[in-house]
Amino acid sequence: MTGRRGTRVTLVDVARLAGVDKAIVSRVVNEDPNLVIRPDTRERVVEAIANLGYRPNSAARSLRTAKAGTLGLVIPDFANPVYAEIITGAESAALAQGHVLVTGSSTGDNSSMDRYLDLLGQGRVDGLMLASPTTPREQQKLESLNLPWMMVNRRDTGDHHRFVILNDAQAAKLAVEHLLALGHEKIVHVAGPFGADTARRRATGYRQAMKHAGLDVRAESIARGDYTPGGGADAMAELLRGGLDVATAVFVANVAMAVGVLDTLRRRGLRVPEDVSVVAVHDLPLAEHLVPALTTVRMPLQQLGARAVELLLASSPEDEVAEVVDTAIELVYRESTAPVSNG
Amino acid sequence: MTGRRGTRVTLVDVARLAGVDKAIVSRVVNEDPNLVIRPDTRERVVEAIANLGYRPNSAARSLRTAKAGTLGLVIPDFANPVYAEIITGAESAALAQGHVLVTGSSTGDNSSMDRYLDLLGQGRVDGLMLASPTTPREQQKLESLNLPWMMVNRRDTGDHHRFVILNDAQAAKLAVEHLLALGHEKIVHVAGPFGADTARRRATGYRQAMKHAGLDVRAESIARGDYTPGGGADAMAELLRGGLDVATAVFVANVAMAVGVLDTLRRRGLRVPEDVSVVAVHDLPLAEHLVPALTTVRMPLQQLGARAVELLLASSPEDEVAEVVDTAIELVYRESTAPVSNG
DNA sequence: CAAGCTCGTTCAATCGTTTGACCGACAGTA
DNA sequence: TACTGTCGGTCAAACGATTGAACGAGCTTG
Repeated sequence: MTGRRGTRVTLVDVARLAGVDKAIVSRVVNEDPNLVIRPDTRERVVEAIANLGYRPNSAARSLRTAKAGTLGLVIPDFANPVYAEIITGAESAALAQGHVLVTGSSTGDNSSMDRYLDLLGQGRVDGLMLASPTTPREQQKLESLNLPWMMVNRRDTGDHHRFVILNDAQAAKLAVEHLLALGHEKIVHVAGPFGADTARRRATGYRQAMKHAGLDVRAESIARGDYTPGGGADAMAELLRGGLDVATAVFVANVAMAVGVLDTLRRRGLRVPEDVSVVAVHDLPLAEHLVPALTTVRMPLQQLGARAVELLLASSPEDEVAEVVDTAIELVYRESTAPVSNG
Repeated sequence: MTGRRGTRVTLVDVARLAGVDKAIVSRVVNEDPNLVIRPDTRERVVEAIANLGYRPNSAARSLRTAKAGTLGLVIPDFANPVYAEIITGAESAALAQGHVLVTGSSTGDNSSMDRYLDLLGQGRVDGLMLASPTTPREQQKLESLNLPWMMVNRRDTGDHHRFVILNDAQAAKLAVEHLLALGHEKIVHVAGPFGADTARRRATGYRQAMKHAGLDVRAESIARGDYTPGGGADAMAELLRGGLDVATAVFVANVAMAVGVLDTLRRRGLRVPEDVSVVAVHDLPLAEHLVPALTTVRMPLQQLGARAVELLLASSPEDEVAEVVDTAIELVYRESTAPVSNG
């Protein structure tokens, strides 16, 4: 009950109070299955632990077992809600397996990724998940840490295949099919940056879905943005220059760019959804508060994070890991899409 | 250069290769100021470290020094951009002091806070920052961990004063003064929940600023929401019932509620800013993409996080810490506020 | 030349747990 | 009686780094 402040309580203290060897205490604490012990002895130990408020010292434990009980996750930016979702999923999966999640951002100076690799590469984590872009040099360093690691939501990995991604092509397909079902045929695409493989997969999915519907995709039907509102606005402007007047719907690669797309359309006097329908990937809280509320494709980002943790904990550094999560990808129909107008 | 995969490199390995005792290596690694060593010896050691790719084992180090090199931060929700900012600030401050930040969310089941206190209370962190609401029982548990800890952005602490908060009253004052300068006099307030002390401080600031301007605040001029868009929408509806027709401006306690406020106003056919001006606290990225772009008061959330880390590292568990961060609080004038109309 | 000092380095205890090896007591068996 | 097994524990060696103390060699000083 007391838990004496100011003094660290150790195994020996507990052992002394219970009148047994510290080995017993350790085995009781860890619920060692092949420990044979008399019920009353166990009782004494348990009581002593409670009385002293004993908590195992994790440093000592880590030292002995060579396990940290910790996983690392590196993301580009905490302010990006996409990563917030991934973190949330990863955190609860980690917790469920008795691990603590350390999340770091590699924002700003590009040295901070390095910094993290240094700080984390000292037995501080049992595995590492990377949702940030990584240079080949960083991947090399990563290899030298002798840790299980994997990419999350990207697969630009070197020799090994170690990644979990979402089925972006499927998401694109759902979006395009939604537009098709509404009668649209002139559908253009605001794609993400070349560098991001999520963007490439979504663009591919768009092409495939269009092709499958017997519609052709010209080069001018796709404009590239950088996944930010500004980039989306510019890309939309580019599409308009190219003659969007014949297009009635836009498939946008993410919600952030959709914000810019809506802006550009409004500025040009085009009404959404009366004149143009807009659908984007990722169902973030933001989407439903835009004007008009954005139709989106919900992506299982939390599951992505959770799955990354599970795979990481189940694999050794040499294993190849490649998985595509595609459960629960679905269209969320809001106000920004509508049947094609007969104008 | 090589860094032999598969084998842990320890101090002894380095010492052997350099032909010195491991004590020397340790002192070189830690840049022990009172180490006297011949330049060539040091050279040999440094080389050996590089050749073997040695990295100190953090568990062993922690065990010996009784320092984890880690700080904990518990927030309610990763998806809330307010906390994203706090994390970002805290992270970089922690990194600057050679510490790793472990951020956990206490979302969902209310047992997860407990879970974290258990996991972190084993010498895993050197200090703890709490941005989540905590029950008295949790605070008690916290005390028993014998760790430096503090509340961030809230001050509902028990006996001790251990918190860093922002100058919310000042923020409210800026917002109200902005409205006053635009000629508004009938200014109402959508406040946050009673439970949140940030909400109380903002409400107080609103009252004071009004009083100072010689304007009176009636009970019907304030409605309470729960810091979410839905809550904001309801609160705004309540104010309208109370007869907003005579009010020309709304001061909203946070951006999330402002989203709902804008919604309600639009639904009632009130134009912003022509009929009603709206200003909210917190300058989140979202604000500038709303329609109309929201006028806000920028709060130094990153500095709040950074300051929390600094104070935490500089204090012992018994110290009282109470600080109000009020640098860089400023008004960001966008489209949702305008001079009062003469209608 | 003995005593003392400085320089450069080595020794060894310690942090708190985990875990394989070992051991005494007692019961059952031949 | 001697032997073999279980039961219930104890012992002690790691894990890898830190750090105060000790130590030998060489130099200075009186």
